Amino acid sequence: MKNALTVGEVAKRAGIRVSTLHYYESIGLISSHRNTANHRRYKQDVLRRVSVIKAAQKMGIGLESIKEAMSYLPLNEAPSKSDWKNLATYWQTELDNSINYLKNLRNNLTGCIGCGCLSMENCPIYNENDKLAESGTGPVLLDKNKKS
Amino acid sequence: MKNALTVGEVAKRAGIRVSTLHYYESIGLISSHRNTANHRRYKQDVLRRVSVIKAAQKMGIGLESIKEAMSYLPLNEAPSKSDWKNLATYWQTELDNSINYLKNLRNNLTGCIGCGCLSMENCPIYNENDKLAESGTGPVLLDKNKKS
DNA sequence: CCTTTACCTCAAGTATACTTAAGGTTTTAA
DNA sequence: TTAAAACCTTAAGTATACTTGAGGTAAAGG
Repeated sequence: MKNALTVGEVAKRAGIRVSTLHYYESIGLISSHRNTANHRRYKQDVLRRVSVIKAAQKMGIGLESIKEAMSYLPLNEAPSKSDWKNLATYWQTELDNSINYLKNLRNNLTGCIGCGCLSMENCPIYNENDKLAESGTGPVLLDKNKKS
Repeated sequence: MKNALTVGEVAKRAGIRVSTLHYYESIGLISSHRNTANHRRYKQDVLRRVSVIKAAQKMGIGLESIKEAMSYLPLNEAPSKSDWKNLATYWQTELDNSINYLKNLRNNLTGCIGCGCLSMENCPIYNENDKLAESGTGPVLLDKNKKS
């Protein structure tokens, strides 16, 4: 238990807000213990957990799914190297799928949006039951609330 | 104005709900005119507009950004083939960026999550100011509220 | 010692993208 | 003609991922 981290330290080092740590704890994504003053104390591995959460979010994985995936990690002791590796491998597959989905979308985008086809049957992007969706990962989000 | 579509027809053919069409109209993403009974009537090109909105959403583009991009299309007359093509080309660039971002993430994921590095400085996914983010598109979302 | 900073809890607020509900009119089909 | 189906409006509700505010305790520095 040496070098336990305070909530402020974790927030600063992980680049997130204290309130986010509270929130993650409230939904069971991370854990902490308390000192005599009822202040949260974190073990070092919380930093890695938060990083992994952030990386997964960048892949578009929701907190619920992240929680599920991370439930295979030990919640109260530091996960081993291979625990993390399994997680990475699991998500890598999802990433591959997503990349392929986006590639298909890209390859069809110009042809499809710009084409003359007005028929719902022929145009792959014309409705939600399109072929891409069937072969892909489902809706793929790239972010953007960017004003650009 | 022949073959004007009702809101129900558009919803069915585009694979979305009537309420979604109301909503899109309320935020200025699509437009309609009214018949004598105050019912909405749509021109054929609304189908294409909706399809494009859906495709853009699959790329993760938010409605605000979609609206901005589509603001260069004529709102009350059918856009020309080249109008659509410009839009496609514009988003294709974003797609390329996103794909590259995901590829980087994938290539670093296993090495990074599974690695022994615990230093915030060396690990590219360790905090939000990572290198990928700088070269990429920002947070990239792939969906998922999937229960898997 | 005292003030500033950090921490605590719990409730409510924010943004996005819609959906649902309530209460009412119009169209369509039997 | 009459009942079901479709349409209308406005307001409120849903889900996700957090943030902000209110009201109060604890710890650290000068």
